Amino acid sequence: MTDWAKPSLIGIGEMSRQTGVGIETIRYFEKIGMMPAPGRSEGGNRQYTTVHLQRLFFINRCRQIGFSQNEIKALLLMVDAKDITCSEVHNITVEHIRDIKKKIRDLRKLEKVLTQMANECSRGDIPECPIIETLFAAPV
Amino acid sequence: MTDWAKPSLIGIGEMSRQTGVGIETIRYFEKIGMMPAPGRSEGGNRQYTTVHLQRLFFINRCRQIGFSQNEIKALLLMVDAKDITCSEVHNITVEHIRDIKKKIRDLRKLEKVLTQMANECSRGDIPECPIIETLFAAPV
DNA sequence: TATCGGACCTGTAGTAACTACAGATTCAAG
DNA sequence: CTTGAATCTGTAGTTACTACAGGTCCGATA
Repeated sequence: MTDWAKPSLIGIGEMSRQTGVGIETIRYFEKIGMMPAPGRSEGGNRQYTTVHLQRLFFINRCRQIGFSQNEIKALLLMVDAKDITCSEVHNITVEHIRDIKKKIRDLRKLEKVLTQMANECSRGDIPECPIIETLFAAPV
Repeated sequence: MTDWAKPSLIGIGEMSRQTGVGIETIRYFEKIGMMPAPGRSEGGNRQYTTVHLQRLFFINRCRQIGFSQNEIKALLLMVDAKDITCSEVHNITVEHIRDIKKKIRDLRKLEKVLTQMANECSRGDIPECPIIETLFAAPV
């Protein structure tokens, strides 16, 4: 058998280097069924193809965008089924945007409370601390 | 022994009702050393005092404000040691504010990317989805 | 006083989304 | 053929809880 006939195979380390996803994490994605199990060498090492690489890029991109594993799985199912209806993808995305907006709102509220607390503080070496006092007070 | 001499004791259910912290969570706080172990009844049920109640309020308030367990422990150490120097508390708070600001920045960036993605989408029932295509593209 | 339902007990396992080992095996270069 | 780097499997740890399972206790009623 000649070498030039084989598709070029990619080791897990190279996958990691190219995508920036840790080796352990790649194996973890396989375990939870997000990445398909690749072929193996005679000794048992994973041998990926460019298809796997594409998928890992996709997954990683989804992660960066903050999709949860469940959301990513839903997107992958559609990709795999080649039954991508744009409106479904759109729904997932819009819902995700809503979540993010809520998180931002909550965090801003927090920031306000904390900043107020910090501003009331004299920063001195005294044992009376308005921050602690605030924390002992009733909930927001 | 007469009843009116005893301090009023609080069961774990009442603690939970008053603070809104779940019973399992209260026991968990005890396990990780955040709440001191209370006295027990003859049968072994936990009996709290108002001191415990205060502390649980404090912890819960810190949680709502988004302090991590480590941060809460640090604050409690200072409270316990009665060695509260305002500047230390101030530091913890300011650092927390910085974290929150960063989170808000990151989320806003995400929101922008996602909104752009969603806007490019026709919502149709077609198999070509610009969102999926974007996800297959290079990272941010 | 017996009983009955709800409150409470301990201890373990599960959640999300990985990360970090330990200890063995395989690969590739010299 | 040797050696060191890369990979392998499998388990445990992370954060901050939550959810059981299978018991025991408490307090009010009959």
